[in-house]
Amino acid sequence: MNTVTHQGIREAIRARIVAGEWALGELIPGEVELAAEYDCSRTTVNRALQALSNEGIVERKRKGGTRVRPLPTAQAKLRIPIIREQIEGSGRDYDHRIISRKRIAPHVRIRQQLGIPGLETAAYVETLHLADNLAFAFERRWVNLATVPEFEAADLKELSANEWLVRKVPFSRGEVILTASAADSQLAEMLSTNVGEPLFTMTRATWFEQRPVTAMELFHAPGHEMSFAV
Amino acid sequence: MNTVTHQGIREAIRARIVAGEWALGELIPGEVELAAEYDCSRTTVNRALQALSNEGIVERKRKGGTRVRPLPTAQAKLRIPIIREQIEGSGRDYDHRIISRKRIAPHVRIRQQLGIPGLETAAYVETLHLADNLAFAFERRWVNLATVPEFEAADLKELSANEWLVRKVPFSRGEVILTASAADSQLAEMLSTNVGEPLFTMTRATWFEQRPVTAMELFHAPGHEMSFAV
DNA sequence: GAGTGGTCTAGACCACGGT
DNA sequence: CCGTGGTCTAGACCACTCA
Repeated sequence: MNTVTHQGIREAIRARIVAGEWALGELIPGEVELAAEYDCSRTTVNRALQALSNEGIVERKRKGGTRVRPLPTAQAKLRIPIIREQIEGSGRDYDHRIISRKRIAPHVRIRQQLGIPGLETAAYVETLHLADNLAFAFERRWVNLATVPEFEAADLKELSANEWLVRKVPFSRGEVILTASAADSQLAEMLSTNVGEPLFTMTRATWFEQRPVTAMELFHAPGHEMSFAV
Repeated sequence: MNTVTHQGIREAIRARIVAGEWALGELIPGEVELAAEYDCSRTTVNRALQALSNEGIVERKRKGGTRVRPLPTAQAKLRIPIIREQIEGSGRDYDHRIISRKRIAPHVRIRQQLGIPGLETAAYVETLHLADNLAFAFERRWVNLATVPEFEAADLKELSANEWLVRKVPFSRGEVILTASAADSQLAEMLSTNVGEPLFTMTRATWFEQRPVTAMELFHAPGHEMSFAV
């Protein structure tokens, strides 16, 4: 294999930036120059610089050249796994219980987020997710039956609503909101804690090609953390 | 310009996957075949498929071919902006107040996260961040003076500790933890709320080349949300 | 062993955007 | 205008991994 790889060049240039060879906002050499320096083709340098641009380390402009970003923004790829995988991935046993299942219209906030103007038929499911038989998170979910009518007949004992939907509508796009909320009486009971306790909360709305699919509120047990590297 | 671009092919293949042309986990045609189909070079198809692989839409293995991911994981690029930019970006005025500035050792939890074994000299700063003169977030920060001795003399009136450090150590790597915590008496006073109120909290530890730089806890005012698209 | 993805190269043309 | 990045191509070799 060639000893000069785009990854190698990318890391070499990153190291030079980190070392402070160029100041914040300063222009770095052009692709042809770097290609000569590393004795490789311009294509390879181009790939390396595009990767750094994606990471937000440098900014590139035609004719303007490539410069170190003036104020780098910390960023990370955040993965939102299926709850079962998240729990099993940490070596615990996953289980879930359907607490309630009805047909009621979503409340205003949910309708707004989903972009549903009036009252559409929606299935409502409450699920308690367990890790090693301890409460892990409580989920309130609305499913738009106009988009996914089959959901009404779905067996949620084996597959949670979450997983059922992922298999049914795998590539839906969504919006996620993270916040902290206080436990109401139902949440306190479900998560074995006290009313008012701070809960790390994730709200998600998903669409499949403009059509609302589902919205959910996921309340994690007290002390839950979400961590990632930047 | 050529009408066949790697982006175009990427979106075309994505559309075929979303449309369900291949089942979850199923093998899709090889690069040569797709190149013939789209009448372009294999290099171009390769780029398109690598992008989809990065997104987690497909999985690729040498000899094994490319297949649709069995259970796609929702993922998003999460950007953690400088607080001032975050506030100004939403059209509000940013300001900050230094509430306290001392030299005290970080508490155990912070030392563990930073990987500092004993008690190292650290500067401690409390900052209240304001948006349109309303409390936005309260920050408790430790700065390792062994790594950044200049911090002790830094003027934090113009530049917040956050921003000062970003300029001084621009490309540090870090670990971020998101959680919900209850307001203690100081937080309640600072954020004009009640003790016990749920606060969306971000903890960050950053290093520059193995050396601990800083750790901070950022408590957002009640109701704060962090949203992003998936 | 053989098929598939991973990558490099050299050359080419184009698009954007300062001068 | 013209320099810089963005992209495509055709061919080549390599590395991994399944059969």
